[in-house]
Amino acid sequence: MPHELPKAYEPGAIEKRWAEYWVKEKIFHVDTPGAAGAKAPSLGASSGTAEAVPSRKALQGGATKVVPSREDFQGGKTAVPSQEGRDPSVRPVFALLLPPPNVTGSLHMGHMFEQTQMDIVVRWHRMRGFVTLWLPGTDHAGIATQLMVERQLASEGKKRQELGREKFIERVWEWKRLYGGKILEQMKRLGASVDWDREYFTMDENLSRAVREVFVRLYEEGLIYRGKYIVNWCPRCETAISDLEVKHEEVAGKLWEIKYPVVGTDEFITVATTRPETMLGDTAVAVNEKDERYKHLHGKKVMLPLMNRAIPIITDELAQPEFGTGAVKVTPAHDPNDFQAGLRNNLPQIDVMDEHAQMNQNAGPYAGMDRYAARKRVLEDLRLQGLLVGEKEHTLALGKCDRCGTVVEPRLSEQWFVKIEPLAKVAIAAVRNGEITIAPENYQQIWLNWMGNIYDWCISRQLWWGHRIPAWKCSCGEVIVAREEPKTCPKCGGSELKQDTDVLDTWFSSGLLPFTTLGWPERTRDEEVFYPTSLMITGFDILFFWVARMIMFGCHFMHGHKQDPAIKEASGWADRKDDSVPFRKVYIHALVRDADRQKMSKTKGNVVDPLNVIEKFGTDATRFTLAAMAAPGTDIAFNESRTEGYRAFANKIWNAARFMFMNVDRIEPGLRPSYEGSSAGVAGFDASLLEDRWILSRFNRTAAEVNEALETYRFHEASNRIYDFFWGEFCDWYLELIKPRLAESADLNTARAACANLVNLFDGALRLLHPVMPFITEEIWQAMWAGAAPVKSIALAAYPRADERQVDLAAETEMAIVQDLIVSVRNLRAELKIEPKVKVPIEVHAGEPAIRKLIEQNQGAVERLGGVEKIAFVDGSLAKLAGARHTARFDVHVIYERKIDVAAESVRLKKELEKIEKEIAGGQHQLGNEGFLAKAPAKVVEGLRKRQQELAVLKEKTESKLHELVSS
RNA sequence: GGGCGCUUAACUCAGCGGUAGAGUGCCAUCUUCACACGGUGGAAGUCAUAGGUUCGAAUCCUAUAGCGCCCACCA
Repeated sequence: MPHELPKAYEPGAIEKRWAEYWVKEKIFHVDTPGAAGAKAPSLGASSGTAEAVPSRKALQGGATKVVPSREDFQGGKTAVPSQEGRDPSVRPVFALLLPPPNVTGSLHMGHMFEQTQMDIVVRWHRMRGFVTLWLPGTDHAGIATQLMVERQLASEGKKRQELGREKFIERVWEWKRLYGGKILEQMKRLGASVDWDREYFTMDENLSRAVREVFVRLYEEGLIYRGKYIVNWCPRCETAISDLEVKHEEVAGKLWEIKYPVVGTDEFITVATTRPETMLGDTAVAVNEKDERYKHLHGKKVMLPLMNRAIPIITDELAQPEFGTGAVKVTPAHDPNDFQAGLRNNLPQIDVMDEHAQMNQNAGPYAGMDRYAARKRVLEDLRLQGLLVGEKEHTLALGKCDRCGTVVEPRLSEQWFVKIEPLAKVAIAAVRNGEITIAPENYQQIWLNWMGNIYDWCISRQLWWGHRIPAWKCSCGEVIVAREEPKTCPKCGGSELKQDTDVLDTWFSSGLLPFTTLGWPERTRDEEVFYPTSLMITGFDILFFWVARMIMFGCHFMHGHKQDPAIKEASGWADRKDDSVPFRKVYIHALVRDADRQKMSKTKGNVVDPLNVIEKFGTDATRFTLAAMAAPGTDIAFNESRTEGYRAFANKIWNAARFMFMNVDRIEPGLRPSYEGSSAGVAGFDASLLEDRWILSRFNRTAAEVNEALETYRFHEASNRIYDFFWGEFCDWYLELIKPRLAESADLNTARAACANLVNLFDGALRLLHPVMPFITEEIWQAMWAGAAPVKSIALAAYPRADERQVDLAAETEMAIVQDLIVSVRNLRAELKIEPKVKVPIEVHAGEPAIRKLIEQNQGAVERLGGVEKIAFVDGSLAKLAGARHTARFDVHVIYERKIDVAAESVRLKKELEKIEKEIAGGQHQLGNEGFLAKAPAKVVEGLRKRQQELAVLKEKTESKLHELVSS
């Protein structure tokens, strides 16, 4: 059946079709190797072709050295672990956990960027024969989701309190059922190759059970405790939040100075504060012990203005003589520093605010006022009493709630905490010892620094949506922490037990995902096979929120875990000792910003919706853009114009395919690729002609470079290499070169052979490109196979690897000469302003007989691609002739009666001459430098000398041309 | 207050010790039977600034300036 393809690539329908196909056919589903009931290697089995999937044989490369090493090309180790002497039934495993998007979320560019990188890595591994698991799921996202539903209620004029806890939670579940799957649906459109059969939600019953198990164990180990401390309190969300959830913002504020009268004297002591309303809860004034100014006041008391309460003057390190007046008001219930000072000095804690940040009854006359109203009144009242003695401008870092932006209030409250130090210690060791590697490298140090300075983690949230804390309080006061609801109190036997109303921080449960998603606390085959996961790809923004917690929990709860040794070894982790870590490697990707480098955010309104971009240019082009810009370390500013360029690339691929099909349909309609599942080189390719030897060699070296780049997450390099190969070499040169062989006038056998080469090379190129552009490659690949593909999807075909035997450096050198000749002729034609249709005769002076032979052999190509009528070989140098060009290997002269704009041409020549002279001067300077001759590598010196010789000829030639031009 | 990153062609970015690169845009030219989302050719950069190290610096070091991030319980 002839292939009829539209002239321009139309991604929309094609991408949608394959996205659905992949899901429906479960292309990305993976059975756990060795699990009861698991179909053995399902991939190959499904097609009935044993070698359909990259096999062990393909991976090990047989007797010959197949994968080029760094010396061969540009360096590095090969990616696939060596399989020598190993059980051939054991395939390497690659497991990756998708950072679960919030159920409330919809896909933004950051997701797409992250998922594109993950998908490239995952598809690459899968194609290289790894048992590949990419595990998807969504996060219940406590605060975010609750907020969302609260807003929905608000629009109906309701409050969650009116509904009550149970009804509200039901409502959230309903919301989740309706909208929660949106982001996963969008992921399908991106082609994310996750195992949809394993999708989870963090509030699933099994995961919730695991959360309770973890909580109880940590409690029993003394690593979870309950206490009354200062926490960050969001008065809008009415919950405690962790330090990480507070975002600081520099604000121009004020520093007020207030006089407190010293009891029994007529002296005053002046304190400074940015939050005057908290003075209502002061329980002391602190001065530094060494501060001479206040020595005489030690042991005295001050009368707290407005409240008329006598409070002591204490000495404490809290007060630093250099700052302000050197005296500090101490409010243990409303400031973390003061809280600590309060504990040191046994001060009472007077809480003057409620959960809404309104003043409570402890605030006396100010009770019932909002904190800012109270502030205003306090200042007014102080001013009236003449006690407000200063008001200074002061910039301060105001803490705001990450979720809702409300100013956070430090608040004394009873919360649950995780004692972090013992967990952090182990996690730090795991990274220090290289059990987990963090890339790019500089993040490792950042992470370690941060881990060395963390505080205990407040894990309770006063929310309704989330994992409820498994603690119950008896009327007798006993607190029971248990996996399941206790019936009676073990202390008093009473049955009036009330469960703690708080829920856990969302990150508490997501920190467990690397093992809970694999079945923990049950001991499962999944866990044996896939834990530790191989890699974690995520953004810097959740390095501490999430990555740190996963490492701490993983190391703690999976302590002593052993990965199946055979699988571990086959997967290339034999050198790692510790199998408790949640992942072996962490790769921190850059952040996507808008075209102006601003962080994308809804409030700024600069969010680029990836689905719009996809709609315009196609998923493949969008993915390629992201991959091509994903240089490790630097943030990327997303720019649509790049995507436009890559849409053109997709179109180019499309049209190259049309060209191929056009020829196949005419010459040999039943032709299929020869590929049978081997990953090395190109199968069924007859490389006897120069262009064939050349493109085959280029393909293999490109494959080597791409693999190399992917190994170190240099996605931009990998995609650019493929781009250059496909467009710059395959399309621009190879296709042009083989056209005569495919022409209708050509010999049928020649045409058939050329067709076979084309098909086989194209097949390899598609496989090479597939991880970056999965849709267009699938479409063309399936069309090439016309239903007879050895596997169900190109995603299951083998990823190309360099075959050393197909690398032909001589062909590359020779081809470069031919190309140089053709380009030279084109240049000269342009200079001489020769009409494109006019064929011209040329003269060539070859430096050596071999060069002449080479050109003779490729005469047809030169004539066709250079617009040449006839080539005449001459003995003498042609360098000095007008309309000629000199190179290291040959001189070429285009014979044509010039019609040149003398003025313009002389300007051009002068400019060229200037450039040459400048380079000569530079070179001579270097060559005249003894230090250079002595210290620079011989290769560099030699190269420079050679270049100087060439330049000299070039200069002479240009000068004579210029002379001739002026004199004529 | 600490820490980090960026500054290369008009634009967006690679390169990170040995002759300045790509894509887009621009100019000229071509509708040649894969592709005008194309072909061919071309113009375009004191690689932020100032010092230093080196035979040699866009690349390493030190300052400076601009931009941007992250961390931080000095009232």
